[in-house]
Amino acid sequence: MAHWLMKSEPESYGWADLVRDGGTEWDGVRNNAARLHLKAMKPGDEAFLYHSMSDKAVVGIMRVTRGAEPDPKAPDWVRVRVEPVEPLPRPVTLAEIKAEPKLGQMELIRQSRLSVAPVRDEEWALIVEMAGR
DNA sequence: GCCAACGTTGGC
DNA sequence: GCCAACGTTGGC
Repeated sequence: MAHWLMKSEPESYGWADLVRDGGTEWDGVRNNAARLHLKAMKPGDEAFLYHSMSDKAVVGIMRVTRGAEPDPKAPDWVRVRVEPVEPLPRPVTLAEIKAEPKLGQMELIRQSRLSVAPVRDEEWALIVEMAGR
């Protein structure tokens, strides 16, 4: 099972919206590298939800419940379905991630504008631990 | 095919 | 509000 990180501005669509909806179609990605990551997602994969801009923190864990399919509104692009699993007991901020040397290789750091990024297993485990779970 | 100009994302 | 990092567009 692979792990991912997906960004959203909380004012636009945040963890609370995801929980309210019980899941969502993750569409609107218009970046080729991010599209490749979406295409690589499989049902059962888990993804962090990262609140960009105002929050700058990983706030929760989502599960991919359907792999990539063409976006009906933009067939050249794809969407996946994600559903909330659980919020992190404590958000892990970008500042904390940057301060942890073991997380320096994360795509989140290396390419800050990438909205859908892979997360290595050991990075996933460490962030979950930092969240106090 | 190159590259300048421009637009967007997102951290600071 | 500013700017760095990227991506895209369009003139040549």
